[in-house]
Amino acid sequence: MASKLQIYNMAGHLIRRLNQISTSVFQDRMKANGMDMTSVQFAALNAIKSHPGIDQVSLAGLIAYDRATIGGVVNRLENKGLVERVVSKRDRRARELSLTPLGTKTLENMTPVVQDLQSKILTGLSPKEAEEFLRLASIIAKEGNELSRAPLKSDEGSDGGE
Amino acid sequence: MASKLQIYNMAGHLIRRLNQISTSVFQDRMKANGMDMTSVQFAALNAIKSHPGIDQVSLAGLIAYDRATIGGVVNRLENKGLVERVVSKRDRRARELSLTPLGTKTLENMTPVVQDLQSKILTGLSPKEAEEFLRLASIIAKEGNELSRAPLKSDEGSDGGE
DNA sequence: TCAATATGGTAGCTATACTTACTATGTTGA
DNA sequence: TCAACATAGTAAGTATAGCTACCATATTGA
Repeated sequence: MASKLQIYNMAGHLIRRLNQISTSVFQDRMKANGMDMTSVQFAALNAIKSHPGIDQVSLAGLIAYDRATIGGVVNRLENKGLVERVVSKRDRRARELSLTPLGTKTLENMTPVVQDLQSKILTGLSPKEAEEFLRLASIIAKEGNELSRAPLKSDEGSDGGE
Repeated sequence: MASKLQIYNMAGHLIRRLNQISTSVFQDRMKANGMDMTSVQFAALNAIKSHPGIDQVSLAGLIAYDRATIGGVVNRLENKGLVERVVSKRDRRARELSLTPLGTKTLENMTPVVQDLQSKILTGLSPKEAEEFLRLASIIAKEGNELSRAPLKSDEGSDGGE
Protein backbone atom coordinates (compact mmCIF):
# COMPACT_ATOMS: atom_id res chain seq x y z
CA MET A 1 0.00 0.00 0.00
CA ALA A 2 1.25 3.41 -0.78
CA SER A 3 1.51 5.27 2.47
CA LYS A 4 -0.96 8.09 2.88
CA LEU A 5 0.38 11.40 1.79
CA GLN A 6 0.49 13.67 4.79
CA ILE A 7 -0.70 16.94 3.32
CA TYR A 8 -1.14 18.34 6.79
CA ASN A 9 2.60 18.55 7.36
CA MET A 10 3.41 20.12 4.04
CA ALA A 11 4.74 23.66 3.89
CA GLY A 12 2.27 24.60 1.19
CA HIS A 13 -0.76 23.41 3.09
CA LEU A 14 0.32 24.98 6.35
CA ILE A 15 1.05 28.30 4.73
CA ARG A 16 -2.35 28.31 3.08
CA ARG A 17 -3.99 27.62 6.42
CA LEU A 18 -2.00 30.40 8.03
CA ASN A 19 -3.19 32.75 5.34
CA GLN A 20 -6.80 31.72 5.85
CA ILE A 21 -6.46 32.32 9.58
CA SER A 22 -4.71 35.63 9.08
CA THR A 23 -7.32 36.87 6.64
CA SER A 24 -10.15 35.73 8.82
CA VAL A 25 -8.77 37.41 11.94
CA PHE A 26 -8.36 40.60 9.96
CA GLN A 27 -11.95 40.51 8.72
CA ASP A 28 -13.34 39.73 12.15
CA ARG A 29 -11.46 42.54 13.84
CA MET A 30 -12.45 45.00 11.15
CA LYS A 31 -16.08 44.07 11.44
CA ALA A 32 -15.94 44.18 15.24
CA ASN A 33 -14.72 47.76 14.89
CA GLY A 34 -17.38 48.66 12.38
CA MET A 35 -14.91 48.93 9.51
CA ASP A 36 -15.34 47.49 6.05
CA MET A 37 -11.85 47.12 4.69
CA THR A 38 -9.63 44.27 3.54
CA SER A 39 -6.01 43.76 4.46
CA VAL A 40 -5.05 44.49 0.89
CA GLN A 41 -6.85 47.79 0.99
CA PHE A 42 -5.13 48.64 4.24
CA ALA A 43 -1.72 47.87 2.78
CA ALA A 44 -2.47 50.03 -0.23
CA LEU A 45 -3.71 52.96 1.85
CA ASN A 46 -0.67 52.72 4.05
CA ALA A 47 1.75 52.71 1.11
CA ILE A 48 0.00 55.61 -0.59
CA LYS A 49 0.17 57.63 2.59
CA SER A 50 3.94 57.32 2.80
CA HIS A 51 4.35 57.82 -0.95
CA PRO A 52 1.91 60.50 -2.06
CA GLY A 53 1.67 60.81 -5.81
CA ILE A 54 2.90 57.28 -6.39
CA ASP A 55 1.79 55.56 -9.58
CA GLN A 56 0.02 52.20 -9.62
CA VAL A 57 2.90 50.09 -10.86
CA SER A 58 5.21 51.43 -8.15
CA LEU A 59 2.49 50.90 -5.56
CA ALA A 60 2.15 47.32 -6.72
CA GLY A 61 5.87 46.82 -6.27
CA LEU A 62 5.84 48.33 -2.79
CA ILE A 63 3.28 45.90 -1.45
CA ALA A 64 3.97 42.98 -3.75
CA TYR A 65 0.91 42.78 -5.94
CA ASP A 66 0.33 42.30 -9.58
CA ARG A 67 -0.43 45.58 -11.34
CA ALA A 68 -3.74 44.20 -12.58
CA THR A 69 -4.77 43.31 -9.03
CA ILE A 70 -3.81 46.77 -7.81
CA GLY A 71 -5.99 48.36 -10.45
CA GLY A 72 -9.05 46.75 -8.90
CA VAL A 73 -7.98 47.57 -5.36
CA VAL A 74 -7.47 51.23 -6.23
CA ASN A 75 -10.83 51.27 -8.00
CA ARG A 76 -12.56 50.16 -4.84
CA LEU A 77 -10.64 52.62 -2.70
CA GLU A 78 -11.55 55.38 -5.12
CA ASN A 79 -15.19 54.36 -5.09
CA LYS A 80 -15.16 54.57 -1.31
CA GLY A 81 -13.75 58.06 -1.56
CA LEU A 82 -10.50 57.16 0.18
CA VAL A 83 -8.08 57.63 -2.68
CA GLU A 84 -7.75 60.17 -5.43
CA ARG A 85 -6.41 59.23 -8.82
CA VAL A 86 -5.23 61.88 -11.23
CA VAL A 87 -3.48 61.56 -14.56
CA SER A 88 0.16 62.48 -14.15
CA LYS A 89 1.35 65.58 -15.97
CA ARG A 90 4.80 64.15 -16.44
CA ASP A 91 3.54 60.89 -17.88
CA ARG A 92 0.01 60.79 -19.16
CA ARG A 93 -0.01 57.01 -18.98
CA ALA A 94 0.43 57.10 -15.22
CA ARG A 95 -2.09 57.80 -12.47
CA GLU A 96 -0.85 59.65 -9.41
CA LEU A 97 -2.43 58.34 -6.24
CA SER A 98 -3.02 60.18 -2.99
CA LEU A 99 -5.23 59.85 0.06
CA THR A 100 -8.30 62.01 0.46
CA PRO A 101 -8.92 63.50 3.93
CA LEU A 102 -11.38 60.66 4.48
CA GLY A 103 -8.71 58.18 3.40
CA THR A 104 -6.23 59.66 5.84
CA LYS A 105 -8.76 59.55 8.64
CA THR A 106 -9.78 56.00 7.80
CA LEU A 107 -6.18 54.84 7.78
CA GLU A 108 -5.60 56.49 11.15
CA ASN A 109 -8.58 54.72 12.61
CA MET A 110 -7.56 51.36 11.21
CA THR A 111 -3.92 51.41 12.13
CA PRO A 112 -4.10 50.62 15.86
CA VAL A 113 -6.65 47.89 15.18
CA VAL A 114 -4.42 46.33 12.54
CA GLN A 115 -1.36 46.50 14.76
CA ASP A 116 -3.22 44.94 17.61
CA LEU A 117 -4.57 42.05 15.60
CA GLN A 118 -1.16 40.82 14.46
CA SER A 119 -0.49 38.96 17.68
CA LYS A 120 -3.90 37.31 17.50
CA ILE A 121 -2.89 35.71 14.22
CA LEU A 122 -0.05 33.88 15.94
CA THR A 123 -2.39 32.23 18.42
CA GLY A 124 -0.78 29.50 20.42
CA LEU A 125 2.77 30.73 20.12
CA SER A 126 4.67 32.05 23.09
CA PRO A 127 6.20 35.51 22.64
CA LYS A 128 9.56 33.88 21.99
CA GLU A 129 8.08 31.47 19.48
CA ALA A 130 6.17 34.26 17.76
CA GLU A 131 9.38 36.21 17.42
CA GLU A 132 11.14 33.20 15.98
CA PHE A 133 8.28 32.54 13.59
CA LEU A 134 8.44 36.10 12.30
CA ARG A 135 12.19 35.84 11.92
CA LEU A 136 11.93 32.66 9.85
CA ALA A 137 9.02 34.00 7.82
CA SER A 138 11.04 37.11 7.04
CA ILE A 139 13.89 35.01 5.74
CA ILE A 140 11.59 33.02 3.49
CA ALA A 141 9.88 36.16 2.22
CA LYS A 142 13.20 37.77 1.46
CA GLU A 143 14.93 34.76 -0.06
CA GLY A 144 11.86 33.67 -1.98
CA ASN A 145 11.00 37.15 -3.17
CA GLU A 146 11.98 36.52 -6.76
CA LEU A 147 10.16 33.22 -6.78
CA SER A 148 6.84 34.95 -6.41
CA ARG A 149 4.88 36.38 -9.30
CA ALA A 150 4.80 39.86 -7.82
CA PRO A 151 8.14 40.40 -6.12
CA LEU A 152 8.48 43.15 -3.58
CA LYS A 153 10.36 46.14 -4.95
CA SER A 154 11.40 47.94 -1.81
CA ASP A 155 12.24 51.57 -2.25
CA GLU A 156 15.59 51.64 -0.56
CA GLY A 157 16.25 54.80 1.35
CA SER A 158 13.41 56.88 0.03
CA ASP A 159 10.95 54.90 2.08
CA GLY A 160 10.47 57.98 4.08
CA GLY A 161 10.49 56.66 7.52
CA GLU A 162 9.61 60.07 8.85
CA MET B 1 5.45 63.05 12.52
CA ALA B 2 3.76 59.77 12.82
CA SER B 3 6.38 57.09 12.42
CA LYS B 4 6.03 54.94 9.38
CA LEU B 5 4.01 51.83 9.90
CA GLN B 6 6.21 48.86 9.20
CA ILE B 7 3.94 46.55 7.27
CA TYR B 8 6.90 44.43 6.28
CA ASN B 9 7.33 43.01 9.75
CA MET B 10 3.68 42.24 10.30
CA ALA B 11 2.51 38.67 10.59
CA GLY B 12 -0.30 39.26 8.12
CA HIS B 13 1.92 40.67 5.43
CA LEU B 14 4.60 38.03 5.85
CA ILE B 15 2.09 35.22 5.71
CA ARG B 16 0.56 36.64 2.55
CA ARG B 17 4.02 36.81 0.98
CA LEU B 18 4.73 33.23 2.00
CA ASN B 19 1.51 32.15 0.38
CA GLN B 20 2.37 33.97 -2.83
CA ILE B 21 5.76 32.30 -2.89
CA SER B 22 4.32 28.89 -2.11
CA THR B 23 1.66 29.17 -4.79
CA SER B 24 4.14 30.41 -7.33
CA VAL B 25 6.64 27.63 -6.67
CA PHE B 26 3.81 25.12 -7.03
CA GLN B 27 2.73 26.54 -10.36
CA ASP B 28 6.25 26.71 -11.70
CA ARG B 29 7.05 23.12 -10.77
CA MET B 30 3.79 21.87 -12.22
CA LYS B 31 4.42 23.68 -15.47
CA ALA B 32 8.03 22.48 -15.58
CA ASN B 33 6.67 18.94 -15.40
CA GLY B 34 4.05 19.56 -18.04
CA MET B 35 1.18 19.41 -15.57
CA ASP B 36 -1.72 21.81 -15.38
CA MET B 37 -3.00 21.53 -11.83
CA THR B 38 -3.32 23.86 -8.87
CA SER B 39 -2.38 23.05 -5.30
CA VAL B 40 -6.04 23.09 -4.35
CA GLN B 41 -6.83 20.55 -7.01
CA PHE B 42 -3.99 18.39 -5.78
CA ALA B 43 -5.26 18.53 -2.21
CA ALA B 44 -8.73 17.60 -3.36
CA LEU B 45 -7.55 14.68 -5.48
CA ASN B 46 -5.45 13.44 -2.62
CA ALA B 47 -8.31 13.58 -0.14
CA ILE B 48 -10.73 11.88 -2.52
CA LYS B 49 -8.23 9.11 -3.10
CA SER B 50 -8.03 8.29 0.59
CA HIS B 51 -11.80 8.74 1.06
CA PRO B 52 -13.53 7.26 -1.96
CA GLY B 53 -17.23 8.07 -2.05
CA ILE B 54 -16.82 11.13 0.13
CA ASP B 55 -19.38 13.92 -0.27
CA GLN B 56 -18.41 17.50 -1.03
CA VAL B 57 -19.09 18.96 2.38
CA SER B 58 -16.90 16.35 4.06
CA LEU B 59 -14.23 16.90 1.45
CA ALA B 60 -14.32 20.61 2.17
CA GLY B 61 -13.83 19.89 5.87
CA LEU B 62 -10.92 17.56 5.23
CA ILE B 63 -8.88 20.13 3.36
CA ALA B 64 -10.30 23.26 4.98
CA TYR B 65 -12.30 24.91 2.22
CA ASP B 66 -15.64 26.52 2.00
CA ARG B 67 -18.21 24.17 0.47
CA ALA B 68 -18.96 26.73 -2.24
CA THR B 69 -15.30 26.87 -3.20
CA ILE B 70 -15.07 23.09 -3.31
CA GLY B 71 -17.99 22.93 -5.70
CA GLY B 72 -15.97 24.85 -8.27
CA VAL B 73 -12.83 22.82 -7.67
CA VAL B 74 -14.71 19.55 -8.14
CA ASN B 75 -16.33 20.94 -11.28
CA ARG B 76 -12.97 21.58 -12.82
CA LEU B 77 -11.64 18.19 -11.78
CA GLU B 78 -14.72 16.58 -13.28
CA ASN B 79 -14.32 18.53 -16.50
CA LYS B 80 -10.75 17.28 -16.73
CA GLY B 81 -12.01 13.74 -16.33
CA LEU B 82 -10.15 13.19 -13.07
CA VAL B 83 -13.08 12.87 -10.71
CA GLU B 84 -16.44 11.17 -10.94
CA ARG B 85 -19.46 12.62 -9.22
CA VAL B 86 -22.54 10.49 -8.69
CA VAL B 87 -25.70 11.18 -6.74
CA SER B 88 -25.65 9.21 -3.53
CA LYS B 89 -28.26 6.51 -3.12
CA ARG B 90 -28.40 6.99 0.62
CA ASP B 91 -28.87 10.74 0.38
CA ARG B 92 -29.98 12.15 -2.91
CA ARG B 93 -28.76 15.61 -1.92
CA ALA B 94 -25.20 14.37 -1.72
CA ARG B 95 -22.69 13.69 -4.48
CA GLU B 96 -20.29 10.84 -3.97
CA LEU B 97 -16.82 11.60 -5.29
CA SER B 98 -14.22 9.19 -6.55
CA LEU B 99 -11.17 9.25 -8.75
CA THR B 100 -11.30 8.05 -12.31
CA PRO B 101 -8.40 5.91 -13.52
CA LEU B 102 -7.00 9.04 -15.11
CA GLY B 103 -7.41 10.87 -11.81
CA THR B 104 -5.53 8.13 -9.99
CA LYS B 105 -2.76 8.17 -12.55
CA THR B 106 -2.54 11.95 -12.49
CA LEU B 107 -2.31 12.01 -8.72
CA GLU B 108 0.43 9.40 -8.80
CA ASN B 109 2.40 11.47 -11.28
CA MET B 110 1.98 14.64 -9.28
CA THR B 111 2.78 13.32 -5.85
CA PRO B 112 6.57 13.08 -6.06
CA VAL B 113 6.74 16.49 -7.71
CA VAL B 114 4.60 18.04 -4.98
CA GLN B 115 6.61 16.40 -2.22
CA ASP B 116 9.83 17.57 -3.77
CA LEU B 117 8.76 21.17 -4.13
CA GLN B 118 7.94 21.65 -0.46
CA SER B 119 11.52 22.27 0.51
CA LYS B 120 11.90 24.80 -2.29
CA ILE B 121 9.17 26.90 -0.67
CA LEU B 122 11.29 27.30 2.44
CA THR B 123 14.17 28.80 0.50
CA GLY B 124 16.83 30.30 2.67
CA LEU B 125 16.13 28.24 5.75
CA SER B 126 18.57 25.67 7.01
CA PRO B 127 17.11 22.18 7.56
CA LYS B 128 16.87 22.90 11.27
CA GLU B 129 15.18 26.22 10.68
CA ALA B 130 12.80 24.68 8.18
CA GLU B 131 11.85 22.08 10.73
CA GLU B 132 11.28 24.75 13.35
CA PHE B 133 9.23 26.82 10.93
CA LEU B 134 6.99 23.87 10.17
CA ARG B 135 6.61 23.14 13.87
CA LEU B 136 5.53 26.71 14.63
CA ALA B 137 3.27 26.88 11.60
CA SER B 138 1.59 23.66 12.70
CA ILE B 139 0.87 25.14 16.09
CA ILE B 140 -0.67 28.25 14.58
CA ALA B 141 -2.72 26.20 12.14
CA LYS B 142 -3.98 24.00 14.93
CA GLU B 143 -4.63 26.68 17.51
CA GLY B 144 -6.09 29.08 14.99
CA ASN B 145 -8.21 26.46 13.27
CA GLU B 146 -11.51 27.75 14.60
CA LEU B 147 -10.53 31.31 13.78
CA SER B 148 -10.60 30.55 10.09
CA ARG B 149 -13.73 30.58 7.99
CA ALA B 150 -13.30 27.03 6.86
CA PRO B 151 -11.92 25.10 9.83
CA LEU B 152 -10.25 21.78 9.22
CA LYS B 153 -12.43 18.87 10.27
CA SER B 154 -9.95 16.08 10.59
CA ASP B 155 -11.37 12.61 10.41
CA GLU B 156 -9.84 11.14 13.50
CA GLY B 157 -8.93 7.54 13.17
CA SER B 158 -10.71 6.81 9.93
CA ASP B 159 -8.09 8.67 8.02
CA GLY B 160 -7.05 5.42 6.56
CA GLY B 161 -3.37 5.60 6.93
CA GLU B 162 -2.31 3.10 4.36
C1' DT C 1 -47.83 11.96 9.52
C1' DC C 2 -46.67 16.21 8.65
C1' DA C 3 -44.81 20.61 9.98
C1' DA C 4 -40.46 22.38 11.62
C1' DT C 5 -35.86 22.08 11.15
C1' DA C 6 -31.44 20.72 9.35
C1' DT C 7 -28.34 19.71 5.66
C1' DG C 8 -25.95 18.99 0.69
C1' DG C 9 -25.30 21.48 -3.17
C1' DT C 10 -25.66 25.36 -6.34
C1' DA C 11 -26.22 30.24 -7.74
C1' DG C 12 -24.75 34.70 -7.72
C1' DC C 13 -22.09 38.21 -5.45
C1' DT C 14 -17.48 40.37 -3.89
C1' DA C 15 -12.48 40.47 -3.60
C1' DT C 16 -8.07 38.88 -4.26
C1' DA C 17 -4.31 37.09 -7.53
C1' DC C 18 -2.77 35.94 -11.47
C1' DT C 19 -2.44 35.49 -17.01
C1' DT C 20 -2.32 37.29 -21.78
C1' DA C 21 -3.54 40.78 -24.86
C1' DC C 22 -4.37 45.37 -25.95
C1' DT C 23 -4.29 50.61 -26.02
C1' DA C 24 -2.05 54.78 -25.09
C1' DT C 25 1.88 57.03 -24.30
C1' DG C 26 7.14 57.54 -23.71
C1' DT C 27 11.81 56.86 -24.97
C1' DT C 28 15.52 55.88 -27.91
C1' DG C 29 18.50 55.20 -31.62
C1' DA C 30 19.56 54.91 -36.51
C1' DT D 1 12.39 62.42 -37.08
C1' DC D 2 10.33 58.35 -37.00
C1' DA D 3 10.36 53.44 -36.46
C1' DA D 4 11.31 50.16 -32.76
C1' DC D 5 10.89 49.26 -28.37
C1' DA D 6 9.39 49.90 -23.56
C1' DT D 7 6.07 50.97 -20.10
C1' DA D 8 1.33 52.37 -17.42
C1' DG D 9 -2.97 50.93 -17.21
C1' DT D 10 -7.11 48.34 -18.51
C1' DA D 11 -9.78 44.33 -20.23
C1' DA D 12 -11.10 39.79 -20.18
C1' DG D 13 -10.33 35.20 -18.65
C1' DT D 14 -9.25 31.60 -14.88
C1' DA D 15 -9.03 30.01 -10.11
C1' DT D 16 -9.29 30.44 -5.40
C1' DA D 17 -11.99 31.98 -1.10
C1' DG D 18 -15.39 33.50 1.00
C1' DC D 19 -20.58 35.29 1.63
C1' DT D 20 -25.81 34.91 1.60
C1' DA D 21 -29.74 32.95 -0.28
C1' DC D 22 -32.05 29.37 -2.22
C1' DC D 23 -33.73 24.60 -3.63
C1' DA D 24 -34.08 19.78 -2.86
C1' DT D 25 -34.01 16.32 0.24
C1' DA D 26 -33.63 14.29 5.13
C1' DT D 27 -34.67 14.01 9.75
C1' DT D 28 -37.22 14.77 13.79
C1' DG D 29 -40.74 15.47 16.97
C1' DA D 30 -45.35 16.72 18.41
